[in-house]
Amino acid sequence: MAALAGVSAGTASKALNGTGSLRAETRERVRDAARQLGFTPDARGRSLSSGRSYTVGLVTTDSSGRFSIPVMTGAEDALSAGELMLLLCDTRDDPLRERHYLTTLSARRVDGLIVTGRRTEPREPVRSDVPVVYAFNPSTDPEDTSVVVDDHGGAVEAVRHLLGLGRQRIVHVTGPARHLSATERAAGAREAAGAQLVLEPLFGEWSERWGRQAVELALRQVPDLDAVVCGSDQIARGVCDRLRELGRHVPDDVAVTGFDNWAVMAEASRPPLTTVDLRLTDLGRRAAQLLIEAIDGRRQPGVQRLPTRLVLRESTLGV
Amino acid sequence: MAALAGVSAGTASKALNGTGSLRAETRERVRDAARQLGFTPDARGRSLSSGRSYTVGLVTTDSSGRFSIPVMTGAEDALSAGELMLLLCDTRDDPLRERHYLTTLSARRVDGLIVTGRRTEPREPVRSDVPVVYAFNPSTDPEDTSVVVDDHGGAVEAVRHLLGLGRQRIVHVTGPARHLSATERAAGAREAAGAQLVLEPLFGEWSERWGRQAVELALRQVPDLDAVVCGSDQIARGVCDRLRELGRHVPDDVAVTGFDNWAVMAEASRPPLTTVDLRLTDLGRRAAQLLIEAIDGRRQPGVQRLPTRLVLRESTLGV
DNA sequence: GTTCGGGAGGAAAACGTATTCCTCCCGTTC
DNA sequence: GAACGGGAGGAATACGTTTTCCTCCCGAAC
Repeated sequence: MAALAGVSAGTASKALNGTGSLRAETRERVRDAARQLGFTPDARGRSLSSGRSYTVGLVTTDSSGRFSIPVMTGAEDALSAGELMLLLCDTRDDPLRERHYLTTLSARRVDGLIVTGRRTEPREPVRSDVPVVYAFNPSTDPEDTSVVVDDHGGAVEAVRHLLGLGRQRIVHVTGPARHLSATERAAGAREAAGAQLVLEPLFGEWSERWGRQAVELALRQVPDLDAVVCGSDQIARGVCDRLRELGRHVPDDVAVTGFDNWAVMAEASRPPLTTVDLRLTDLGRRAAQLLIEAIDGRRQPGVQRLPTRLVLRESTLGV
Repeated sequence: MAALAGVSAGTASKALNGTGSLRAETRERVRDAARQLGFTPDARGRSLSSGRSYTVGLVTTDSSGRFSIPVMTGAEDALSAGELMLLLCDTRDDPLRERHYLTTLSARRVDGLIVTGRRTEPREPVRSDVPVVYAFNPSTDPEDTSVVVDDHGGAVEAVRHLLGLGRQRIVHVTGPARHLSATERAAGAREAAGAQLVLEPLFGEWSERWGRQAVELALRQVPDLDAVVCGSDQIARGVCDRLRELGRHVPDDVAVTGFDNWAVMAEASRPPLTTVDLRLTDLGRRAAQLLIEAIDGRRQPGVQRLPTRLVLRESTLGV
């Protein structure tokens, strides 16, 4: 490349980067040659010389998970703005695969790591000599940088909305008690509803079927309940379906809220669901920003809890 | 690193790679030093020297799309077996962003590219001086390597299944006629059903709502229809719901098939859907294999059509 | 004792960039 | 006319591998 412009490699570098002191004419000549050859400076050489790879590893336990994906795209979005690229690593929740990926990423001298998963339970930190940000599932070490969803706050938000609508006999239906996200949402609901929560939270599974079953359970004990706060959109959808089948109108008789704002569920539900948006894309974006700052030497340890956002639809508002 | 073992860089390389001729004792000494230092050879140097980066770019128009994701994870899976890693690029369907990503990937000297999207319409080829494989959406240039889903064959498979069950009055409900996947599925259904297709295919949208509407439309013209072949699981789910609401039993009165085998839809439907699995993960895996072969100099031009697989569930089989 | 062979490991070049330092030349000034 | 200053661009080095070629040394053989 440098040869074509009749110039040394060092000079070519200066010309293309606008550094050093060169005549304008030389600079142009080099640029012309580069354009003509379709020359793009080799990032590997640059990386070797600069010490930075402008690459970060994305380690996920499940890259096809519903939660990991928005996080990934958010991260990709924020990183691409900074000319960084993402190396994708799907560990499939296998510690061996994870170890293997970590050494591979280290061999590639990534500038940092984003670690994410499909559950909100804190995870054991990864050993890494570059900055790490945990997204969605925090690290067990509070000195690490983590950014997570505010499950508790989201449930509070949903319940307050229902209370604001005058609902007084509220039931909470959610996923398995062994899932942290379920217990945190339940705690938030209980705290915000107080005496208005007329039944202990119903733990089950994250399915429409459970939503349908739970409605029957709940109505048996509280025939005049007027609101159901659900731990997921799928559950809420099941709840709506069964309520309709039993002749109760949503939202006039019973208001229903979902959780996750999973478009395909929340919008296809009859009626469409008022639900708690987890803002996962923002979460991924935030994780990437924190990582960039950490790479630049401005680390921010601790767990950041991203506020949720309540999306209002007909399941609480009428038509 | 080499210094610690009291050995030259070249010798260290030979020791760690098991090449050259070294005494066993020396080899061990170097390996010990490496282990002790936690030393991992720098992939950038290796890449510069070998001419290969062991990296491929994944260019997708929509990394959060329901179709792109399984393709991505399949590709990641197949590539990681070959020690290759994926650089993620989400163009958001913006040609400018795509161009930018292509030059960035070229600067990183990726060994190849996988191009994917969220629609099956052929797309304009990308300019690249490394091998490219198109997954899901083929290139318009038949000389390129593409691997796509067999929408036509999938519909044939679904219809044959229904014919095998003795159904004789079949209706096809699918997405917008401007979507190639809709027209190809419709063509397959028409071809396989012949005179058993008692109504022109109903084109609409990919939604449950359209499924519900279409059932009413169809029943008005063919009150005794006994099977509905749907262009998507969402449509099929809507179809099932409305049939039930109208008092028709699925599958005893009307058998219903979906398309896509989108687990969350197909399994949550009442009843669960017999549906055409597109095998997108296999498609991604296949794309990666073709790319690896192309990188190794064994290019296979042309469009490969991956066969679909019919998944049987209660919407055609009874309980 | 000399030569040959072969094994062990170092030296050097190559991959491509960025940066520092050096040289050379030209113009200006005294 | 000589000296100084500064601008332009080349040379060298560093980043970290891999690979080829060389050298050196030791043992064996004649």
